[in-house]
Amino acid sequence: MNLLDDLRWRGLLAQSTDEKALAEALSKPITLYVGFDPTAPSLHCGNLVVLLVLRRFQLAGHYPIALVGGATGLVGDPSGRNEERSLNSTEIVENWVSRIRTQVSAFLDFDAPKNPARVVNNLDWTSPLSAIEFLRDIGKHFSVNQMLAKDSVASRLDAGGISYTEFSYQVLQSYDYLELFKRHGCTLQLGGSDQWGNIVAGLDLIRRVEGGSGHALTVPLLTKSDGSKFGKTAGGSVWLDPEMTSPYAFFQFWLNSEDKDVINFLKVFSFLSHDEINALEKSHNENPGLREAHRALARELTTLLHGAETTQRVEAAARALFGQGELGELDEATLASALAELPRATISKREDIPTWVDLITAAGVVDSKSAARRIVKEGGAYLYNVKISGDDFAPTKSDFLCGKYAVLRKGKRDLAAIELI
RNA sequence: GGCGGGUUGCCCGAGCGGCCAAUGGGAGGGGACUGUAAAUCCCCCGGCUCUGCCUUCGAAGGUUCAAAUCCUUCACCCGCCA
Repeated sequence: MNLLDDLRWRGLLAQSTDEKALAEALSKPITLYVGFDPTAPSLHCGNLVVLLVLRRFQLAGHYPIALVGGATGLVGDPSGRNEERSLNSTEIVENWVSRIRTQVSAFLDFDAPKNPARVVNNLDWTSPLSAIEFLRDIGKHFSVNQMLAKDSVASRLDAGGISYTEFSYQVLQSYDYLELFKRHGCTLQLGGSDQWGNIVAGLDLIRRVEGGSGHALTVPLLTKSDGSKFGKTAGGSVWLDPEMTSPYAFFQFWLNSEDKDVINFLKVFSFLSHDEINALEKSHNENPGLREAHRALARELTTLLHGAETTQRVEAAARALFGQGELGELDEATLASALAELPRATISKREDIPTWVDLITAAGVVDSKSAARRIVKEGGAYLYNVKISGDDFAPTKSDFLCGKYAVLRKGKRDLAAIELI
């Protein structure tokens, strides 16, 4: 099965320019790129969809380029937004660029003997450009009529307006594609389906300036079965950065996918074969309670992002914390590694042990003491698996396993570790 | 530049001098039922040293015993006109 057929099977094809021509082009290795704008300190799991498609292309023998938008991130993409972005300072964007560069790199192979990956920053070719050059050499090729017709712009005009800055975004992105076409012979740009307009604008520019041609391919916007936005949890987005979303939380995010979504997610996010996914689908339908598909999904993605060792730790932690096993029976090393993944608070041995409310707040599981008190009042506060009551409840020294660790729980699955030092 | 409309808690959106920490919806949280699902039902949802106190209704001043609500100035957004 060829790459395009595989992508279609996984539901990863939204739009493409002449598909026959693209399939033909893909019979030989080509160079392709995807752009990521630094709009946050980290990519989130939604960005993973297209990033993993880029990886699929590399695995199929093509040359992948990941572009980090040091320039476009300073301007702001109007696509898919109904209001103007607030601009970030250059220092912030620079910092985010370097962090995202590292993240993206983890999914690509730079040492592949035949088709090594590349990471580029569009600031490299955009910043030397003068305003006059920009207007004369690039701007001249754009028709405002066409720019206005772009979905991203038209919808913003309806929704109240768009600044000249964001209006110009498509020109910058087009210029990127042109630049990569010239520098690296890049002939395919991938993106989310909201990027279609920007991508084809780039193709136009390549044709006008170079008389060349390239391809565009977009990936559908991932939706959940209930129509809600993918990738958000109570705590906000699920980030790739382990500082922002712990490996434990990352694993739990996938494990807690809804039944209706899990097979679809396996197709989109995993590199399992069709047979393996079909087998998981069968077992899932026969016994959803076992959640084999969920586990496979969580395991594969956590391994891909954080490595096999971390994944094992995280899984062991989940087993110990949720499972039937008694925490008290674990040896200190196992216990410590299980708890390593949890949000935590440390307290001094010398002082009195604070209340459950204070501890859970200190661990950052709730936003305020009021919220913590509310949890207690509502009966969602636990020490280990025992429900506690009363605002003034505090664990005692004997509640600490190995004289060191205690586990607090908020609701069904929010855990915190308390360490006595 | 002129005239008019707007800026309310995470989001949408009521309130238009006291009964306002502020109606309603969404999101979110806890409980029950389960499989660390979904659906459903009940409850909660600014903060704190919590029978009370403190800080919020774009910002800063002012009027008043009392202001999200009235006045002044400023900032930003939208519309119409130039």
